[in-house]
Amino acid sequence: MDAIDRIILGELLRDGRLSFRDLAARVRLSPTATAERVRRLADAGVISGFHAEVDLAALGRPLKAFIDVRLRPGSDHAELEAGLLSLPAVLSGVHVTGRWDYTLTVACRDVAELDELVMALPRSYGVIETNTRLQLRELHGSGVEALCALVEPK
Amino acid sequence: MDAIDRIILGELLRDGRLSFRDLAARVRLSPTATAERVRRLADAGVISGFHAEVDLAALGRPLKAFIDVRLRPGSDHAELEAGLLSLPAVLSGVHVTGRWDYTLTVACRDVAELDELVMALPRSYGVIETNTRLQLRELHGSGVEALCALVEPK
DNA sequence: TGTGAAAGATACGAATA
DNA sequence: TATTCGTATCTTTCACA
Repeated sequence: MDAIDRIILGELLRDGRLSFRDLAARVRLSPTATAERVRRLADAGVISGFHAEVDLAALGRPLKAFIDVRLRPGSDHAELEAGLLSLPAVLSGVHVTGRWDYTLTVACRDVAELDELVMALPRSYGVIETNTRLQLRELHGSGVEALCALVEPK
Repeated sequence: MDAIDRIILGELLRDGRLSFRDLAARVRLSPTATAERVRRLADAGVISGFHAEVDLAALGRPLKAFIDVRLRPGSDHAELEAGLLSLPAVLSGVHVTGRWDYTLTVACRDVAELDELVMALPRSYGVIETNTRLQLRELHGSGVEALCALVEPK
């Protein structure tokens, strides 16, 4: 992966629908050569996909929170994981080290829905303890901008 | 936002580079009407952008972790936030409720880099306490799939 | 909000260096 | 890996329902 590939990555991180023509102009290659580089980056797994970014607040789910959970020892984790992720508000879950087994990221319509979710977890999903942290604010520059800084050549 | 818009959202979440022609076929509208709907969704802020997804491991940063931090009371948080996000390994940061002020998401080359980062925080960024959780595994179905389930009509 | 048609822009494949 | 070129496909604009 050379400097040109890094520029390409940065541009596609910012605008995933950029045409090969415009992208090519940015890196001073022909559109064909540029498309070929993007194809190679995808084949190599460096680019794992292109996605629309949706605003959860605009979808009626303005309340984001992180729920740390601990599961009952000896239970079937695979099955419980699937159950947790099948909950509508649950966006993602990661298995982490430390006092808690998983951290779930959730997006709720309001605190009532979050309350319901937090209370439902111990009842039906093998969860024996939870800790909920509300997201107050996302730091400016989180996400795409940080990734761009990581991939772009100096 | 009707059912057709929800289908469009789901498709663009899965493949952000889908052509309007193919997207139109999926929702049984003309490409023109489909493009107009996407434009409206973007104008309304429901779609906030399109981005490539990069594999951090393929970029040489296979170690993901969450670092909870507490800042020195009375310090200039705005400035410290900018400092934290300017660190190369830091992908994002959120201000959260509870015992910790922020949770940083970081991607490191190896544990040595993570160690260096965790030790550097108290020295230079107004951080007075940290708690690091390694990401062992992301649950299958985190991310796009969960979002699709949220937007797609039943 | 929707359609269809036509012009201009873009992507793709083949030949080649 | 890159370029150019020809052809196929796609996007966008416009007139109109």
